[in-house]
Parts: sequence; C-alpha cells; structure tokens
Amino acid sequence: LLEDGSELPTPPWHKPRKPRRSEAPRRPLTAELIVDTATRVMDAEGMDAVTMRRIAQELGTGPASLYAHVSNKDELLELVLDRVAAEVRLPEPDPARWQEQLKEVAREIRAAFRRHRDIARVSLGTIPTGPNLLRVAECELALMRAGGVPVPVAALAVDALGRMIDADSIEGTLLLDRSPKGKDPHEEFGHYVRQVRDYFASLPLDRFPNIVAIADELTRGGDDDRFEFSLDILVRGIASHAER
Amino acid sequence: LLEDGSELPTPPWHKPRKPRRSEAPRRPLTAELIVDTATRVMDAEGMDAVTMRRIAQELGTGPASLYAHVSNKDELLELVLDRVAAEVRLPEPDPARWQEQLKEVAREIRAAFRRHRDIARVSLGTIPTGPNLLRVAECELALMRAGGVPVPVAALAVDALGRMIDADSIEGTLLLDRSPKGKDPHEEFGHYVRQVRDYFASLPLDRFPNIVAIADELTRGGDDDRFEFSLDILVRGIASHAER
DNA sequence: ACCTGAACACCGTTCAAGT
DNA sequence: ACCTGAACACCGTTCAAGT
Repeated sequence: LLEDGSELPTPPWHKPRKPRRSEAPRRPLTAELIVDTATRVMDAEGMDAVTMRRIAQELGTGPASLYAHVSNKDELLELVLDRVAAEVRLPEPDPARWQEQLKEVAREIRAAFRRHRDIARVSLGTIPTGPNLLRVAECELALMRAGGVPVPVAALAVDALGRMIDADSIEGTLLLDRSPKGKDPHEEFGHYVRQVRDYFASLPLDRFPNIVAIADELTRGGDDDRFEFSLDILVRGIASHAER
Repeated sequence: LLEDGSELPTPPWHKPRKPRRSEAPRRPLTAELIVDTATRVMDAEGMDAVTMRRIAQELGTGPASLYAHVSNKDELLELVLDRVAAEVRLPEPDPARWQEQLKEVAREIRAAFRRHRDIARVSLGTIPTGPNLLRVAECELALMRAGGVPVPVAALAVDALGRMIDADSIEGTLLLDRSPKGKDPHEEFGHYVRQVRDYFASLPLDRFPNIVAIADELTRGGDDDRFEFSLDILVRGIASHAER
C-alpha cells in the first residue's frame, strides 16, 4: 500500500492553503454557478442575505472573484430572477378560455416567486429583459390578443398584472422575512396580526369609525383571498376592453 | 469696545471643539427634527441616501445620538412615511360620487409619494399604523361604505388599492433614482427606454411574435396612462361588488 | 484569462463613558 | 436624561498584483 509515494497520507501539519468551509471540491467559477449559489442563499435566508461577500464565501473565494463573471450585484439579482421565471409553466393558448388561462399564468408566477422568498423585490421596478421573463410576457400577450384585447390595452395590462403580482408577492414574504431568525415565523406573524387588530379596535371611534368597526375583516389575513380578489378584478377589467 | 472682556474676539487658533458642517445653530435633538432631516435627504437624494450616519452628520452629531429619539432605521422611515401621508388631502364624502372620489384619493396619495422620491418602498409591505396613514384608510373605507360596497369587499379593496399605488409609485421613481448622479435623469431615462424598445424589436420573431409586433406600445412610457388604467379597472371592479 | 488580497468608502447598532 | 466616541460586524466595488 505504501510502496507508491503518491499514496502516502498527507501529514496532519500540512494544511491546505485555504481551509474551505464547504467540503465539496471547488468547481471552476462560472456565472451559472454563482447564480445557483445566490438562488440557494435567497431561498434559505431571503434577499438581504444575498451579498457578494456571502456568495463568494459560500464558493470558497473572495468577493472580488465574482466580478469576472457578473458585472455587479444588480445584474446577479436579475439573473436569479430570470432563473426563477424559468420555473413558470405556460399553457397552450385556447382562445375560448383566455381569461382563465391568464389567471393561471398569474398564479404560476406568484407561486414561483413565493417559492423563492422576496425575489419579487427584484422584479418590481425592472423592465423585464431576461429570456424567461420575456417568454412569460409573450405568453400573456398571446392570450390577450387571442381574446380580442386591443393592442394598447394589452400593453398596459401586462404591466398592471405584473405590478399586482410583484406587490402581492412582496407583501406575502416581507412579514416572514422580517421575523427574528430563531422564532417560528408563522407564530410570530399571527402574534403581530393580532396586535394590529387589537390596535385598530382600540382607536378612537369618532375619528376612525370604519376601521374600528371592521378591524377584524381588515386583519383577517387570507393571502390567497387577497390575491384572487385583485386578480379577478384585473382580468375582468381587461376583458371589458375586449372586442367581441 | 474692548473694555469689556466678553467682547474680545475669539482668537483664531481657538477652534470650536466640533467643527460643524452646517452653519445653522444646533437645535436640541428631537424625533421631529430627525424626521424632518430624513425627509429632506429623502426628497433630495432618495431613500438609499437616508442612512443613520448621514442624518446624524446633517444634524452635526454622531449616529448613536439618534437612537435616543428613534428606535431604529425602520421606525424612522415609517415616521417619514406617515409625515408624507399627512399631505394627502381628503374629500368630504358625497355618496353619489363615491367612485370618482375614491379615484381622487388614490391620485392624491400617488402625487404625495411622487413628491418624495421612493418613499413608497416603505409603504409596500408595512401594515399602515401611523395616524395619517390610518386617516387615509378610514376615508377610503368611508367612501366605499357610502357607495354600498360590502364590508368584506371593502377590506380587500383598501389593500388592493394600496398595493397598486405603492407599486406604481415605486416603478415611477426607480428608474430616476437609478440613473447616475450627474446626468439629467429624463434624458437618461429616454435613452434607456429607446434601448429596450430596440431590443424588443430585434427579438426572434418566431419565439416572441407579440413582443416584436408591439415593441412600440410596450415601451411607450406614459406613467399617468398606466396608473389611470389600473385605477379605472380597480374602481370599476370594486363597484361591481356594490349593492345597489 | 482568471483569480486574489488588500484597500476604500461606506453601512446599522451597541455600549461604556461622559455631562 | 441625553449625548457621545469608539468599536463591532458587516456592506459593494476597485485595483494592482499574482498565476
């Protein structure tokens, strides 16, 4: 066994030049590997944890090394967003069911966003240019055009839909991302909502009659209800502009 | 003139212990003064410029001093938001015109947000609890109740309206806040939009037929058009749930 | 060409010490 | 009670130097 020098055990005092955190062998740095890592950190700890330094550390290198593959943090986040958009499944357009199909696409986007914490924060305020985001937008446009929605309305509608989905997704995760690390976020959230409800109910009746009266309804969370309400209104509104 | 010792000019080598940037005499620190300063910085340079250190510097003190009056940066930003909400003028409810009045309130909020750069980023993802935000929400609820909108719908609608206004305001300012400091943001923005349009138009026709075909409409900015489109759809959708 | 260490110019927040 | 200096544990990005 020890006849061949190359089989000698490395002596214990010979430490590798850079002790690496992860036991995985280092693969050569690529943009894809960086985006993968950023996505993993995003999923686990949210967007605020995605820092150049953290991603570099996770890859066993220094922050400066990332800049050879990604031009800056904003671009990295946009790449993560487009990677998430790749998960959105799109229907085969059926003109008879275009409204329901448009809703399905919206629900798919929302689900993909929610699977990746507060990634929607990247989406709001970025004109979509990544290939996968464009694929989704193209599908929405195709559905509306098939449904007889005039071009100018369709253009405004993609935008309105996108903003609604972004805002809903951000709201849905912000409270979770904000709760302290150790705690159970669901319990924490319930506690917070109950506090807000009690506060609403305790407001002076003369100045806030409606808020006091419906404090319960205002804080009855129902993530999905809120989304479906906005979605339904939006799609019906778009449909009202369609030529029959 | 020089008979009285107290009138002696201070010798030039006697520097005040802390050379202060601003020539204004320092007023005692209060939460209000801090919020004022934060708002001023926000207006001038946007939310990213509002840091504890910068506000402290502006007030001629160190960042630690702020924590005696404001519990942390998040709270400071919420105080700024509520200060902005104080600018929103609310109509006297007239049940016959509730839909138009609801729109007016939405436009007022949007205008106030836009006057203060990207302050809307604070609003998205915060349950409104400041007195002025509550005043606005109370008014919206009153208008809808007067219009015969059922309580559960009204509760969802305040939310939907708020999210739409937030998202619109954020989008409206993000591109401006992002443009490099020295440049004229309007020119910069126009340049960017033209680039995006050309990019859309150059996409492969087989995969993106609709985006290519309506590249022009998709990038025809029209901030106000986009807002009015969403607002109109939302209010009509809410009204469709009203009992007559 | 790709990677790196070190540095630059920043952050929010805490805390013991001062007045 | 209010304020402060100094420190802690971070940021994104650049750049000259290494391989």
